[in-house]
Amino acid sequence: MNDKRRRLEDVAQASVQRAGLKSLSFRTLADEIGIKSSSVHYHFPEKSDLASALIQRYQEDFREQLDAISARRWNVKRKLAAFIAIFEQVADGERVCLCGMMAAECESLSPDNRRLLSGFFDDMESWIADLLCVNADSINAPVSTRQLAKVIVSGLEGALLLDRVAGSKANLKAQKDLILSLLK
Amino acid sequence: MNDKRRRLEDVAQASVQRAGLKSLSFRTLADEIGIKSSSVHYHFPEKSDLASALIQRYQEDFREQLDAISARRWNVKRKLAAFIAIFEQVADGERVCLCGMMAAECESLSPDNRRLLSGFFDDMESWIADLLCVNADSINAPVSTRQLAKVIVSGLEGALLLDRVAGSKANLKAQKDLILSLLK
DNA sequence: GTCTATATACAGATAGAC
DNA sequence: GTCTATCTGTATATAGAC
Repeated sequence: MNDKRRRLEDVAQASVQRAGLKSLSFRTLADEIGIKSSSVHYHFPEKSDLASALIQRYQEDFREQLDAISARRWNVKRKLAAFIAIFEQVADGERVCLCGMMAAECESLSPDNRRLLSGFFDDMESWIADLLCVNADSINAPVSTRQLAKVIVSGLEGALLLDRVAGSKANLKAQKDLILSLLK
Repeated sequence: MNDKRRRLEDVAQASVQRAGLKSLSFRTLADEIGIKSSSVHYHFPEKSDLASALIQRYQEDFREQLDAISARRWNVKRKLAAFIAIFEQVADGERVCLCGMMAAECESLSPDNRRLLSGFFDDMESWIADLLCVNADSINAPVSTRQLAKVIVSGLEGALLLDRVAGSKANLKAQKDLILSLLK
C-alpha cells in the first residue's frame, strides 16, 4: 500500500525534525509503524532514498503553504507575517525545520540530497524576494530584496535551532519583530 | 601529558564543527592522534565529558575574542563588525560554530551540556546587548537592544549553517550588511 | 597513559521464504 | 509486502596487563 509509505514518511519526518537524520534508524522507524526494518528497506532501499523523499515532500508541503499566502489579497507586511507564522507553528510543535536540521547534517548527505536541500532554501528565498520586490518602496532597509530575503530565511532557521536549546521562543519572536519592523 | 588532552580537543573540535558530535567517534578521534580509543577514554571517560570540555573551551576562546574587541577604542559599529568577523573566520574555514552545530543536536545532549550550550548563547547575546545598550541612540531599529542581540546571534548562526549547504557565503554577507545598516 | 582484548549494543543492508 | 535470519561494520565503554 502507498498508505504505509506515507505513514513511514510521517514518522520519519517527525523524528528528523526532533533529533536529526543521523539519529533515525530503520529499526526504530519500523518499530513505530509496527513492521520490521527489512520492510522499511522495501519502501526506501537506502537511507538516502528516505532522506530524498522527506526533503521533497517537505518542500512540496511548504510550497503549498506559500501558494496559499500568495493567493490572499493581503499587503506585503501581512503576507510576511503569515510566512513567519509557518515557523511559529513548527516551534509550537517543539520541532525545527526539517531542512534546517538537515543543513546542520549536510556533511553526511549525498550530493543529490545536498542539492535538494539547497533547492529548498533557494525556493523559500525566491518567494520572499518576489514578495518584497513588488513592494520595494515599503521596505525600510538599505539592502537589496534578495539580501533581505536571505536574512529572513537564515534568521528564522537559526532562531528555531537556538530557541530549542533554551526551551524558549524568544529568538523567533525577536526575529519576527525586527523583520516586520523593516516594512512600512 | 596535558598536551595530549589538548590535541584531542583540537581534533575533536574541528570534527564537530565539520560534521557534528554524533559523527565523531572515539575510534576515529584516536586514529587521528595516533593512539587507541581506550586511551581516549582515559582522558574523557564518556563522550559527554568530551562534549562538555569542547563547549567550555570554545566559550572561553570566544570570550577572549570578545574581551579583545571590548578593549579597543572603537565605536559601536566597528566593534559589531569585529564581532561579525569572528563568524566570517569560521565560514572561511568551511566550518560552522561549534555551539550552533550542537544546538541542532541538542536532543541527544545531556541536561548538563544543554545548560552549558544555553550559557554560551546567553553570554554572546549579553555581550552584544551591553554593547548596543551604551549607544542605544545610534540604533535604527524599533526593537529593544536585547531583542536585537537575539536577532544578531540567531541570524549569524543560521547563516553559517545555510551557507554550507550551497557552499557560499551569501547568507553571512547579507546578515552582516543588514546588521551594520541598523547602526548609524 | 597506553595498550590488547572484549562485552554489548546498534547501525545499514541483503537473501530468500512466504 | 512483510517476514526471519544473517552479514558486516561500527559505536560506546570497560577490564586488566604493562
